[in-house]
Amino acid sequence: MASLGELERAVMDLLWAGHEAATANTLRDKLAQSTGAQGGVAGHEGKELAVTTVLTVLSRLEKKGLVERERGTRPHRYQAVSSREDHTAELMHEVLGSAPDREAVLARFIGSVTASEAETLRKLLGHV
Amino acid sequence: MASLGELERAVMDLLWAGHEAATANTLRDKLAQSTGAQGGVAGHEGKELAVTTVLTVLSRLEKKGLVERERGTRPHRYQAVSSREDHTAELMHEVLGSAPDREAVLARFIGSVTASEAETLRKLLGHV
DNA sequence: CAACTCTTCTACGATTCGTAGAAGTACAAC
DNA sequence: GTTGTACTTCTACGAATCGTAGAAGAGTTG
Repeated sequence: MASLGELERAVMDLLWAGHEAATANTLRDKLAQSTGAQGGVAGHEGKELAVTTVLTVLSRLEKKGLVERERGTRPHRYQAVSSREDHTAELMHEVLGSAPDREAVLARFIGSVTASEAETLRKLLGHV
Repeated sequence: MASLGELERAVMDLLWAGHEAATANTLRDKLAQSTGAQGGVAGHEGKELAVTTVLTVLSRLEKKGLVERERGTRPHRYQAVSSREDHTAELMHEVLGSAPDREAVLARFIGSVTASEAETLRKLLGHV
């Protein structure tokens, strides 16, 4: 239902990474550091966003139900509503449910799963 | 990557439903009929779209790699590149891959699967 | 070639997202 | 309590996407 934008995604990643609730300022700093970090190219370190930008994104994420904030503390503290794993699993279910023949989809899905994932699944499904 | 709009989705549904290649005109007619059909409310039957509208959507879907057209025949005939099941399964993999810890996601995913789906999965995984 | 059909080009309004300034609000220190 | 300062909310704008479709171009048929 709600596909995230690039920045929204980045913010969620940060919130998911450090499970703690964070302030907008903290997040802005982390965003500046982690920009372009993945991979190794590592050139343009900081893209220092305005704090209001981060706040806007956080508000949108809150409206989407992905983030909740503690309004009590003065610098509001934001945290992800559910873990990345839960959220992703939920998304998978959403996708699965979008097709009429769920079982057929599962068949295709299993068909292209890695060996170790298949193993994991077997364990999870309780052998038999 | 590519989340479909409402109309785009409707068109894909039609292409997936009747596995045959269809012309823009055919699709427009089917769209008019199926509008509001799901559920049973059945009130405002036809929302007769302009053919160009359907063509635009088809072009966009083609660009997204979801649809391909036979350019040989004069009224071009359009068809889905992959079946709905394949497409959906692929999407699921995409979602799964978006998280770092795939196995953890699978665990959550399996946790909220229906009994019959679990059964299907067991069979598919070929119990060792 | 004329008439007709089909496709492509172009376009516009609505929505979403990145981005951020301006204005409002709460709290600390005096 | 008044003043600063830090934080939040409001408002806004440009780019991209999507629903929608007219105008113009191109191929087909007689």
